[in-house]
Amino acid sequence: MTDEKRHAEEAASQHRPRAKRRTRQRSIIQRVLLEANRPLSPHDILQAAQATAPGLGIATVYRAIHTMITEGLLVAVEIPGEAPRYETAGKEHHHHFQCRTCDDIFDIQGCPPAIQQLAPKGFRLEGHQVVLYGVCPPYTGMPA
Amino acid sequence: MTDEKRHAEEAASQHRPRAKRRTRQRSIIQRVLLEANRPLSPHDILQAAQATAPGLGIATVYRAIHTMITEGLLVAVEIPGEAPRYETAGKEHHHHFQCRTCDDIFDIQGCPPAIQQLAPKGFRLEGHQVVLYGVCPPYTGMPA
DNA sequence: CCTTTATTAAGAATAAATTCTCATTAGTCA
DNA sequence: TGACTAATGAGAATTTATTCTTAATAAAGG
Repeated sequence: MTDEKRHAEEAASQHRPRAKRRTRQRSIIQRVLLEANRPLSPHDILQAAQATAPGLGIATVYRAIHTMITEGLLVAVEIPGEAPRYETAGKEHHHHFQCRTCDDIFDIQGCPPAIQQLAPKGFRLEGHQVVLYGVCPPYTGMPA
Repeated sequence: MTDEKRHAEEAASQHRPRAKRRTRQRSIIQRVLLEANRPLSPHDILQAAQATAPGLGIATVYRAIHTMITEGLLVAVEIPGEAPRYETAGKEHHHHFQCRTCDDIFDIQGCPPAIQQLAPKGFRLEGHQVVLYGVCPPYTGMPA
């Protein structure tokens, strides 16, 4: 694309930011989510990222989350009765496990068969979600 | 129990209310939940109950919910990303369906087999929840 | 019917999560 | 390097659900 075309497009949409910037904070937040490999709350992200970026603010975490969702890098994970967590996008279909001791959420692979059969006649089934509850390895008091 | 014993007990626990009263409002709220036969939000309950009790306030709905939960008449139903609904207690194990058109929640009977197998090794499984998403009969555009 | 006091309606207050404001900082491109 | 302006940090503000406060009402028992 030429500069002329780009400028024309930008003029068309009023006040669109000129370009996304690769900032230190956003990179750190992205790395935290990649390394966690499980859904994190905004507060979790803040905690983890502050190890590298001490002054990081919660508003920046929320802004980064929104940006990354828009860019398709992140998806929200909703757990009953909990504020949303976020995990990296692109994983294959999976469900989640919540530890009642530490409250952390873990990905679990696999999906119960015959979920389709559960929808009563007359209901159009378009999706589903399974949440397992229990205790994660560090807290079972048993060797994993 | 004699009056003396009752008075002694009441004196022991400071300021315990003398007795629960059967009020018009609470009866109506209870009937609404029984007749709905599906989980209702506090606001749903308010709406429905106001047909019979026009001046009913939301605070009374919340108080009735708490009372009924304490009495074991009601249980909370948590749906991902939603405020809790409430349904009558004592139903057998079941799951829920949320309509993406009307947002209402419906009970579905049955439970996917082999849920136990989903928990990875090292995780102690203690419970689970399945939520189906889709469209309920009135909105599928098809005869139920 | 009367007294006692639990319950109510209404609105104010709270709690928690998220978003906004704005002065300052720091990517990016020429 | 320098200008431009997107992004940040900090705290204020907002949102939504729920709880509290208070004067008035109405169950329940005598």
